[in-house]
Amino acid sequence: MTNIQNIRVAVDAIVFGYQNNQLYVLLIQQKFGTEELYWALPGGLVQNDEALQDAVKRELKEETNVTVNYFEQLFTFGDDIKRDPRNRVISVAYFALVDPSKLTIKADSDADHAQWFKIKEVPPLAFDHNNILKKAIERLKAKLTYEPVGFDLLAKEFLFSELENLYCTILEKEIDRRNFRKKILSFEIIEETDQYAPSKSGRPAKLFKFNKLKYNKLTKKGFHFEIKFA
Amino acid sequence: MTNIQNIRVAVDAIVFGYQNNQLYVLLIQQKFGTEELYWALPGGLVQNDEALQDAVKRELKEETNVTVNYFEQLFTFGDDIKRDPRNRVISVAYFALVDPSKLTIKADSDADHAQWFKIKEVPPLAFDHNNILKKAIERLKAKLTYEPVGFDLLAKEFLFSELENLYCTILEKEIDRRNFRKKILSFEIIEETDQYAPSKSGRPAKLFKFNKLKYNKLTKKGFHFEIKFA
DNA sequence: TATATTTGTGTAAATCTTACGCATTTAGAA
DNA sequence: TTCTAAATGCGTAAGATTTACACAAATATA
Repeated sequence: MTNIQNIRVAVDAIVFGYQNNQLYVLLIQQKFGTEELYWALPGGLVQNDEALQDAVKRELKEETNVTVNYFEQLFTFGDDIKRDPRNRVISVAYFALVDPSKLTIKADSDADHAQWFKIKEVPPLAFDHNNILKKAIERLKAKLTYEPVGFDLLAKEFLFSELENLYCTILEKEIDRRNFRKKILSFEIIEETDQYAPSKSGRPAKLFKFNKLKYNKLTKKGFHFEIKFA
Repeated sequence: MTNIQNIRVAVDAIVFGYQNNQLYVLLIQQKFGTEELYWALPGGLVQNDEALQDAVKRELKEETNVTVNYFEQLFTFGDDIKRDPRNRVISVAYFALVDPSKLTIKADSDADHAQWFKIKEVPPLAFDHNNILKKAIERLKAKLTYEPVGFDLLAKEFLFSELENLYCTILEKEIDRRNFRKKILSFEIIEETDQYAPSKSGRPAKLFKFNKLKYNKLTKKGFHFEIKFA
């Protein structure tokens, strides 16, 4: 009855990026078993005196040289006892959104094996990582509609069309450009800058930026961000 | 560097019930340390060959003699290294909703120490369990607004006024009775029965029941349950 | 028989969403 | 230089939803 527990605790990171109308996820190449090479989510075992949050940040930094401030806990995968065929391992998955400046990986001893993949071109991953990724995408889609997380995936200053395309691409839906703009502007959480973006063709577009402070204030007053689509 | 990992994995159950316009949570009395007695959430260590889901169900059954079919994963608590002062323990918390028939605890050797508490009268709990409970309540509130989970807390056949009071009580908001009824009925996921409830005073009320099958069908077609309040 | 109490239904005004049209500003082709 | 294509920015009318209320119906009890 008083069997000693022998379960390992791991963390995995799903880090999303966005560029050129494409959603990306950060993967690492991992040796699994003797010879087979698999792509996998960054992650690893938690240390005894380490908060789960800190463990993800550390592993991500070690394996990809990418630093992320905010991770949100996604889900803990531990129902499948053989999800890692070597040992019983449960994994607490975290996801993060990074802006385009982080999409080029800085050279590093370990980071050589890290790479950004277009979400539609993700190969079969190690363990149950395809499954974890799927859940993360679902969460991202949901969050886009009820929290202003799209801005986390864009540069500080962005075009309205970029924001609009981000929603279209990730949610895989058509959006009426004019109604979308009106809706977002009505929230009064983004501001015009006096900058214009260099345009390849067509009328030059204003750059906007997200006012997080104002968003937080409004939220305290009961404001709720929400974008719905037909 | 290759330190052996020494982290225990536990599960905790937050089980909610509802009766007489009151939200209840199921707690157990737990010996902690040498003499102090604390109330705590049901739960315990996961076995080596046991799915997390199965672990919660088992612990709940063992400690309270309550059986629950569906648990939803709430959150994994593992950032505070000293949340259990004896060992490093991370806990995967699950929550469940039960109907009023389960609110009377069946006598059992271990279940003697189990008890339903009104949510407003929960004492200081062991470990970080007050914190876990807080998070569970937040989730319940959120879910009430975007999924038809209220019905899980009511008997199979219920009065409209019961449903309405459930929303008022748990969300701590006022609702316009007539608009609420209209809104819920417009979803076409609940049905009149030909039963009437015994009334103490006033016009007798029809009993309704939730048509889960129809809800599932509608959901597949893109229907989305949602109740908002001014 | 009158009163208190709770249920059941309706409707008008206000707000929000949806579906569009069109002028504006630029780059590049003719 | 002028014309065209491409993208931005703004507006408006019709439709749908939400909100705020009022009143009739059915019962138990005094």
